[in-house]
Amino acid sequence: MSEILTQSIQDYLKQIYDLSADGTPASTNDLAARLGVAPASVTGMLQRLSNVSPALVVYKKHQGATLTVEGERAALEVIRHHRLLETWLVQTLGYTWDEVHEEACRLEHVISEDFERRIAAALGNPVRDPHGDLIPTADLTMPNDDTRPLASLRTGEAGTVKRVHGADPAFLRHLQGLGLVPGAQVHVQAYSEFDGNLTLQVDSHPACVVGLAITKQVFV
Amino acid sequence: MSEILTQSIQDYLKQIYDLSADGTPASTNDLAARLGVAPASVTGMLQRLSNVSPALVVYKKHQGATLTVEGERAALEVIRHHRLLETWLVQTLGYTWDEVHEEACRLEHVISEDFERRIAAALGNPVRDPHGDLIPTADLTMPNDDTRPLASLRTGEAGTVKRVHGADPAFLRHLQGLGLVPGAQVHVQAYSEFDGNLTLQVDSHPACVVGLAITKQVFV
DNA sequence: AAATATTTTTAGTCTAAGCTAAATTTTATT
DNA sequence: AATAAAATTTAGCTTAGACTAAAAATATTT
Repeated sequence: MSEILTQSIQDYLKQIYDLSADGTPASTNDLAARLGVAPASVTGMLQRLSNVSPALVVYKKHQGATLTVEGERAALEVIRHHRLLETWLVQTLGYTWDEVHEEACRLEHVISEDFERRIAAALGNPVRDPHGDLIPTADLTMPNDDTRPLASLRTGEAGTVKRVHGADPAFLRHLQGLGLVPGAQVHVQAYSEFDGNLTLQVDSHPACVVGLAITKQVFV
Repeated sequence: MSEILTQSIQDYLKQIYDLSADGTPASTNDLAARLGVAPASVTGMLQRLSNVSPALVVYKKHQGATLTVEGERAALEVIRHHRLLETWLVQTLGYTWDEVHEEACRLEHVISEDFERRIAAALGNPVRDPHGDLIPTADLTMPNDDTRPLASLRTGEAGTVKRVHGADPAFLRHLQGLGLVPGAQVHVQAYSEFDGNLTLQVDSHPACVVGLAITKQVFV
């Protein structure tokens, strides 16, 4: 009852990693929504994953799930695959950053460690993927991120876009239209204290006013 | 009950295609051996595949299976994926021809049509993969092969190696040692009528004597 | 042509992973 | 604190795809 990490299990672990990143356990409902399955299915899987040996998740009834050390390693492995693949699809096959997610989601489960090493080497062991997300290292540790949300900047402050959160292609294309992509230089020209809107000068683009829905997803 | 071609089904179709290429239906036992499953499992799957609509295989009890037009299309799609992937792994990631098979076997089921188009274009729409096998075209027809086995050549005849049959890495490395790889120029210096051995001059390699086990698998 | 061997199929089980509907527990609201 | 709402779990069912053991069909040998 060990070592066979099905595609489905890998997906659960990846989402639990993500949802519990803030320290709070991942809830059944949130997992169900992310995975596109019924809540009852999640309960069943969490019970299984906490009973295999070694356990992959820590689960107590009605209290959600977190990952064990083994579970986290497995999650980081998949995440490393995913982010390396995204980087590589963009760099070698001309995918755009809004197109890569789906493809990487399918490939991440089937590539060999050899394949992983080859693309990592070919890309020069990149630190971030096309969205700016940090790529877990080969020994499966997640580098720590010292970025902060654009929403936390105030008038006069500036920064370089490091990371954009979210996988929705339409959202990503919108950001691209504003120039808000990793690497962009951003100057805050005004802050509206009531709605939290920021007026931004992004590189040499025309100035734009963006709301919290965007500034909370962009990190500098 | 249509259109969901699982990985397992794709594997069955691929093997049926291969085993029935000579015109005779693929037998239950041969399929079981190729797929690494029990014969009873094959029977079950053949029944299913012949009952879905549209049917993917033609199956009569005790008489093996052949593909329907739909089944063949599906098989060619997977085979195209496989062979494009092999070509591409060799050309862009430095895999050697004896290493690519396994990786391609896993990737072939998950790549999108978009991915297929991109690598085909990046490779310049190749006609053969690294083993010389023909790659089905984008409209899913298999080009016809005008090669013949090296075993059919006689003293004084010559040819260019076009294709090598077989996926066993050790076998492929052996052939590579002899220079018998796609593109090699071969001259038959002698034919032994009793054992079928050929004495070959391969490019500028030292002459070698090879048996039928090899000359039947190499095509010129 | 009968006997044996091989191949294939049937019948019945198992596991992973999902589902729905109903029951329960926790959280939020009066 | 009682009730309503939301979240979660249980129970029982379904499907794909495997398995084994036994039965049946086909092929081979004497």
